Amino acid sequence: MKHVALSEAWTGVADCKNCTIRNAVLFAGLKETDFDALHRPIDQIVYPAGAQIYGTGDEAKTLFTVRSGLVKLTQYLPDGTQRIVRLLHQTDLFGLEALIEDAYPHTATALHDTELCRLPVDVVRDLSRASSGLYHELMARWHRALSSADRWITEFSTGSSRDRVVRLLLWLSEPEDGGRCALFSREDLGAVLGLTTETASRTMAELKRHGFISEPKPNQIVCDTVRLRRLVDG
Amino acid sequence: MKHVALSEAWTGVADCKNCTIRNAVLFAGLKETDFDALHRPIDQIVYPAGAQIYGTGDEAKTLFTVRSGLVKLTQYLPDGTQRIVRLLHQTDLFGLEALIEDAYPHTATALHDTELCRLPVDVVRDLSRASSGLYHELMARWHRALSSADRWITEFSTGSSRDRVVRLLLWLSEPEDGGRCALFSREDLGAVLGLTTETASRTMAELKRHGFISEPKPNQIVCDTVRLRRLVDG
DNA sequence: CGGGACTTTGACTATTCTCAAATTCTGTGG
DNA sequence: CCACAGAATTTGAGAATAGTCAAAGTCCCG
Repeated sequence: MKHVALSEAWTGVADCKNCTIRNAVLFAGLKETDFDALHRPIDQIVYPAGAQIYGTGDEAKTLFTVRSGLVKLTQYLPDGTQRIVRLLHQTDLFGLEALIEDAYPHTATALHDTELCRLPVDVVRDLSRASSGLYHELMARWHRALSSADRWITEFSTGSSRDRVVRLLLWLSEPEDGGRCALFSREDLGAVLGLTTETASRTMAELKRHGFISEPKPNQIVCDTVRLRRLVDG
Repeated sequence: MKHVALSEAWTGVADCKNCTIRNAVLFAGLKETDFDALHRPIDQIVYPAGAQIYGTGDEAKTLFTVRSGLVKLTQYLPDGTQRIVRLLHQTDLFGLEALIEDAYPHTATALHDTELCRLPVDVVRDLSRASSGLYHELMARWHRALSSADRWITEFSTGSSRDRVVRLLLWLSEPEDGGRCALFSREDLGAVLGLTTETASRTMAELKRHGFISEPKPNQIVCDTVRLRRLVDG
């Protein structure tokens, strides 16, 4: 993987009240008055594809919400093998570990150009003392994170390479663009699915040959979702 | 798998104040007065090995704490393939989904004879309104559950069958009994690791042949943890 | 003692990995 | 706009690994 400088671009203090994805994000349940109590700023920030957002062991003082783009969380085995353990996209919250622990347990990296909101963890703690609706929302986030972990195991770590790739493509296409989805490198594709880069590449080639998918531009995939689903639902 | 009748044995109302594992369980942070506010009963209950605790889609009204034994959470793919997505043992809390959802997303089954405490979910909700220490404890549970999901993916779903088996054996031996651990069926071993029963069996045989483990009684494993660790840490 | 459920083993097949070499893509500087 | 270098992807061939199907062998209980 080509090295990308750790770079970020601050794009201003977030205007949460008028956030376009607000009804899906963490503060969805907050009343106007609660917002006014937010004296600490929530930043918006942009990471280019490939940039590291935080590393394993970094001090955890911030929660992140994905406004756009795609983020991977990576974990390492002692022998250096790395495995992507989660993918986050729009409205997903990550770094929740900051609520509990001092250091992040993952390395977080932008896979596509990515816009994030940064919430200082103590802002959330302050709010929590007052608003118990936020607690419920937070709990729901934990729950969602855990559900995707389960799905990750059953769908992306089980079965043949073909089934795994197909399930991932279907998952990436879920946001409904008529089967269109933006993929990332074959290397990351392999790391998501526990396969080698070569197997990931071969499997994609095979799917193309049979007309299940096409790739008009590199990493722009168009899926025949109906036929793909038949492949794995059987 | 031999069919085990859905059976359970109620063993009385739990005496939480004097619980032997209390300092590790959910209510660790609660004050005496909070306990007195618990008017709804917390049951203790025993499940024999093989018994189902709840099934996918069952109405979720109860949280469970494991007092002893071992529990598996299973999830199914559309084609009927099943995958164990988590193992729970002493002090682990499961069924937290009940706080958020109406139905359980997993099937929970006892792998060994298992003692559980049942907490009605509304008891927890009532307490939460009063005590925000409980919220923190709950959050910590979510966090722990998610960390084990991550570990599951990196350690139990990655690498060769031998590495996966070894990592699981080391994990089971962690409670420190000089490398002793109680295993479950080869079928479940395979389902934990995403391997077939035969591969699980062959891998165990291989480890025995090389003297890394021995099995004095069926499913009672003694591990040479030092040498096993060398196998996977390299 | 017998039968059912698990486990082990064997032989064969299929899949995936490894290592290596070609090919394509991308961004930069001339 | 083109040439080129570095990176990523694709493809190939052979080796290693895991899966499949079938047949013993064990264990456990009644």
